[in-house]
Amino acid sequence: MAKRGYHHGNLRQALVDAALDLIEEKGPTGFTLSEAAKNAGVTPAAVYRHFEGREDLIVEAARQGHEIFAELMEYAYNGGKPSALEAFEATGRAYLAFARKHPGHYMAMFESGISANKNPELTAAAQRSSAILERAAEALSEHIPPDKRPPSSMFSAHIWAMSHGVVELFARGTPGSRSPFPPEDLLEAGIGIYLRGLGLIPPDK
Amino acid sequence: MAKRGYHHGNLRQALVDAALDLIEEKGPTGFTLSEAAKNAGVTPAAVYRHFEGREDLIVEAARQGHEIFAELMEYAYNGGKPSALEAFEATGRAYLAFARKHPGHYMAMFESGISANKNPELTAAAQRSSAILERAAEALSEHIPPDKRPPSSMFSAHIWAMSHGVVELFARGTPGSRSPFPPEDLLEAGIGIYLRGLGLIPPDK
DNA sequence: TGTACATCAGTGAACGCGCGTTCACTGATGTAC
DNA sequence: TGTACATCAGTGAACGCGCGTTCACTGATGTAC
Repeated sequence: MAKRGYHHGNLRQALVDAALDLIEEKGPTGFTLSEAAKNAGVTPAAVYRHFEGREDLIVEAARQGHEIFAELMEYAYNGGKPSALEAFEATGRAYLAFARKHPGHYMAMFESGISANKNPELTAAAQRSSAILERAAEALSEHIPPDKRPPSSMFSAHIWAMSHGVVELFARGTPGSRSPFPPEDLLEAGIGIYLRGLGLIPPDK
Repeated sequence: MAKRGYHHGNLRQALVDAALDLIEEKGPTGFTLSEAAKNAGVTPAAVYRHFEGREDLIVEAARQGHEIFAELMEYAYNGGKPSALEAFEATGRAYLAFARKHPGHYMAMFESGISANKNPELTAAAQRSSAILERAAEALSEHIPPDKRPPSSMFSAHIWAMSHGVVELFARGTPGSRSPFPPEDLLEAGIGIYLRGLGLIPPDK
């Protein structure tokens, strides 16, 4: 329940929301401060009451994305229940679900070319979300014999990379690129094969 | 040996090269027709003697990228020699090598938001390069018992996705994102684990 | 070989546009008394 | 409750800018005779 503003009533968030819609529609670079302001029913100059400028608005959109993302991942991980393996798989699914459900956020986070270390709050939010996947990987890695255990940060990097690749190449409405499979199935199968390669799933299905 | 132009001497290619440099430097959307013209030592209007406009220039850059990419993949695949497995792994490495060596092309191809099906020549070039990875996957898939063999187009999609994800997340000079491992090692390890999951590599290293 | 002509790659000026940003302002809202 | 005042979110006009694109042109190059 944010306190109502003098005229608009929480313009700050309305601008972020408008920006997210535009980013989803036109990509992070097609996004325009002026248009976001217009869509929020406000003059471009009004934006400067709440943000330093165009980039700052994108940064805030990305930051909120990381918050939501972290929450979703945390929820999917569920403290490693019912098993490290299942929790890990759930985070993979959560990744894709997030990209699907919050395309504007996703684009602001991963496709806008923001320098993540420019804004400390953004950095913190990004680290928080990636930490969850790393924790899941670490818990999982304990089920592998230590002598043949690759570093756990490598798992999370692999899963992150495959998830991101699936999103970018097959889950996006890029015109002309037809997905051979539903992205969810594709990712789930890929992660399954990968975990089998780690010896975490019995070779026989 | 292109015939020399009247004044400039193969301005068309010079413009493509300038565009590639700019795309590499500033991203596909930071790229500007006017600046590309300037860097080629020519007036912006001259561009219209060779291209329909800004987008057409990007499309040509992407098309050339797909040609190079296809050649590289073809070379790496090497007709499936010495083995289907090794040839497949080589194409994975070639993917990353291409992204590293030709970042401008890579960005034009995969990050410019071009509608691939707008230009038939671009579509053809893109299909040619992706066909090679699919062929490699198909050859590999014959080494898996048919009853537990997933569709081969799924392999190539998985490898493609992981490769792309590694490039985007860990091989790019995105400021602030530190790569935990050399991208080459990361990808090679990931593909190795994946192929082990398919039963194509013995579980014991 | 020399001359007249045709071609057409690149010029330079101009255009309309929307952008991000600034600034002095205004007037609705909240507050003190 | 009513009045005077302070606050400050949003306005509207203006700016300089570089963009993509157009157009009539020019002058170097190639070609026919």
